[in-house]
Amino acid sequence: MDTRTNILKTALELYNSQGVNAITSRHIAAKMGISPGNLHYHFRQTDEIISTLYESLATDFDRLMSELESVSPATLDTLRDFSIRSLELAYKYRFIFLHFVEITLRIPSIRKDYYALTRRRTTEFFTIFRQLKADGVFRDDLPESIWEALVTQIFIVGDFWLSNNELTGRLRGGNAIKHYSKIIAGMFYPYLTPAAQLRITE
Amino acid sequence: MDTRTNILKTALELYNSQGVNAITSRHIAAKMGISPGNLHYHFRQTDEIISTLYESLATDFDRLMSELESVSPATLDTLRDFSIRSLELAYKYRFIFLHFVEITLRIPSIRKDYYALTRRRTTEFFTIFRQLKADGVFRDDLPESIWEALVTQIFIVGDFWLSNNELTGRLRGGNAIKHYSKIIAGMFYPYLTPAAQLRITE
DNA sequence: TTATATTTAGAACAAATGTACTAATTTATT
DNA sequence: AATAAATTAGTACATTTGTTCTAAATATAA
Repeated sequence: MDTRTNILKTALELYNSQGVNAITSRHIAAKMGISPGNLHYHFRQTDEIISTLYESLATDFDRLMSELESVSPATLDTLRDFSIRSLELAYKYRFIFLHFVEITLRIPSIRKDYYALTRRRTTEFFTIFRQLKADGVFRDDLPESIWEALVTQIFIVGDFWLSNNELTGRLRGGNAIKHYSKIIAGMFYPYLTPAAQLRITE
Repeated sequence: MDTRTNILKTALELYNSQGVNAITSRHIAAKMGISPGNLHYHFRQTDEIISTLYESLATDFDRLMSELESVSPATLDTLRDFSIRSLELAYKYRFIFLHFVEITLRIPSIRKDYYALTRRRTTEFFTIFRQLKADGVFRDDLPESIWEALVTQIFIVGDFWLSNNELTGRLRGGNAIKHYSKIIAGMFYPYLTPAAQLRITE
């Protein structure tokens, strides 16, 4: 593996396990057995490592969203599949979510990028909701503001389930993903029509 | 005001506005116009400042919970009132929520304390839910697992609405509280009985 | 007033950190 | 094989940070 890729891989491991503020460029170099000089030859500034990792996450997430958009018509299964894949992706880059505010304070461009991503996700969710309402999966007797609130909830839970896990249960890997998948599935349940609810519980 | 109190007040201001990692004991001392030596006479370790501020938050929150428990029978208004007060309290100590994972990595005892608090809050919520179901406010046709999921949702949104705000809208003060109060109110809406829903929208 | 305790300022230290610089070494190109 | 380009190691430097220490100043008590 080339050094640059190896730096990114090692940095991701260390950031994920010890947090973005506890790890310095020297730690990464030491873990790899290379010199600090070498590391800074590949990344002049340490922040570039974080930016690059964030870009990987954003790219992977964009791909996930494209897949979601391409499925037509979307079903509840599509949505569930998407949420599980999202959780898996977030887990892979979990240090970003665990230290999101920290990171955006350190690298403001990440905040701007994330904000743009959020806006795209919002319209995407509304499209899917509209379709699922038409298909009799989601209730259509709820005021519009309730759906808006739901989208914000989804973003908060989607971005901070890892932090919640860190503060409370501290589940790892598959266990964490399984647990929070259920939370998210449960989150949608009251928005389903009685028919769709039945289809799930049986 | 005595110096110790003043240190806490200044620290809270600085942490809230610039983040817990950007602010050092020297910044706090400089802002107050006192020497670093003086600051460290009152707080031998900088972390003690953070711990003390966390304890203030926990104490205030405990008081809020006691008030909630004392109201009997609890109504939907009780719940709404409680959530608004919670948001106000969180806003006052927002640096803790914006840097929660960071802080618990730095001061592990805070995580333990928070975990205990969460467990108490959980049982409290279930008590209230049970009562509101009996009173015909909350639906009683939802599986138990859905209510469990709701409690986790409440914790995640309650703890990280400030982070979400920081990443997206960046509303300040009353505007932020007003906005996220609505989100939380909307969060409960699908769990209400049709009768209770009507009572709200009219 | 005198003695004692508390509070404060300011200097000092060690450790850590980001990053730049230089020289050596390895790899690629001709 | 000779030359040029790239990668790498190791050192060095300025800054920052948490914390300690000492002495001065201030407040309190007798």
